[in-house]
Order: sequence, then structure tokens, then C-alpha cells
Amino acid sequence: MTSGLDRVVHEPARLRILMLLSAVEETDFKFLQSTLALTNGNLSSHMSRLERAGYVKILKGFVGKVTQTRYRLTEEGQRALSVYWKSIDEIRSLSPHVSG
Amino acid sequence: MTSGLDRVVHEPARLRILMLLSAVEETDFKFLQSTLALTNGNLSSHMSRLERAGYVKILKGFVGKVTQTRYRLTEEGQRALSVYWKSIDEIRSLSPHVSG
DNA sequence: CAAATCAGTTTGTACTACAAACTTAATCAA
DNA sequence: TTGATTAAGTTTGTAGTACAAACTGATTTG
Repeated sequence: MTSGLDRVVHEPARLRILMLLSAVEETDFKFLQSTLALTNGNLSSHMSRLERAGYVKILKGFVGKVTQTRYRLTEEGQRALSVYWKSIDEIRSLSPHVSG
Repeated sequence: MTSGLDRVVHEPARLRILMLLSAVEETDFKFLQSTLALTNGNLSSHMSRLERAGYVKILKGFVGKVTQTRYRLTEEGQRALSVYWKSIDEIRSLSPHVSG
């Protein structure tokens, strides 16, 4: 039996990103960056990974003439997150059932 | 602000190993391997890593004439584990919307 | 115009989880 | 005895990845 933990979600930076997104519903690059204290390169690649997994939607737009990237958690992302916490709870309550 | 999650503990296979050890106090290679369904190579390197981190003690002995390796969680390992769960709870409490 | 800033992306590197191959010792088959 | 087989792990090789540094392309400022 394998752990069942979704590696995309399990990565600490991404887990915190997903938790934030699940709370605020929509946010932008700069807010995430300053809130989670990630370098822009690091944040950028995490967001790409989350998009590739189908867990976030990336929305590019402008504020005045300046580009701005916003993010939303998808349904699938929300689902993955709650599955993740279920798996964590299972591990946490792990006790040896010695059969045989 | 960084996640604070101890990577040694955070790795799924090792987390399950540590949880098992914290429940049974002492166990051996074959039991861990069959219970957690890890290859021997994989289990071996995880145990080395845990030892290197000071989280487990490796005890080599014999059963009859056959070698047997046993493991114990150290105080430090126990501490690391409870710190880990505290950190997880903090991340989880970032969003009141997702629970189980 | 040139330099600096902004908002991110791409690239390079160091690390590491995993399985395959190997080691060392004991047991079995002839 | 000796050669093959099994047992119990360890070491090695590889593919994948988190992170920061370097880069891109646009805008603003001096």
C-alpha cells in the first residue's frame, strides 16, 4: 500500500498556495509572492505546475498598461486538496494492524 | 514566511515509517517493508536518511544465524514528528473552508 | 534617448526518490 | 564438496524537480 499523497499538492510551497487560493478564490502573482515569500521564479514554476495538473486557472490581464497575472482554484484543484487532507488524516491516524 | 516543514519527515514514505515507529517503538526491516510495501532498496535508503537525521537508531543483530536489522525512533525523531504535525496544522488552518 | 523598474518566464544546478544491480552470508540439491 | 538458490540488505544509476540566477519584454523615469 502506497501513501496515496498527491505529489503536486504535497509540495509545501504549492500546498500553501492551494490553501490560500481555496480561501480567497482569486488572487494575483504579487500578492502570492509577498504573502508566501517565494522568489518570482519559484512561484512562477509552481503555478505552471499547478496549471498543468489542472488545479489552477491562470488569467492574464492588465492593470492600466502593466500586465497582471491572476489565479483561481479549479473544481479539480479543490477536490485534490480535500482528497489530500483525507490522505494526511489517514497517515496521521496510522497504527499497526498486525494481521497474520 | 517559509513553510517550516521538515523535508526529512515530509517525504511520504518516511512519514509513514516514522508514524509506525512512534506506535510500535521497535520494529524490523522485513516488517516495515511488507507493511509499507516498499522495495528493499528504497526502504534501506530511507532508513539511512532517518538515521543520518538522528531520527532513528539502527540496531543490527541476528535471528539464529541470519542478520536482522531493527529500528527505534529516537527522542529527536519523536520531537521532529510532533513539530511536523504542528506545522501541518498551521498550514491547514490557513483556510477554514477545507476540512475533511 | 538611456537607464531603471516591473512582472513575470526560462535555464542551470544541486538534490533525491526510486528501482536495478550488486554484496555477503546461509541453505539446499546433487 | 560444490554449485545454485534464497535471504537480507546496501550501493549505484537515473529520471524528476525545487530553487535561484539569469533572462525577456514591456513601461516608466531621468
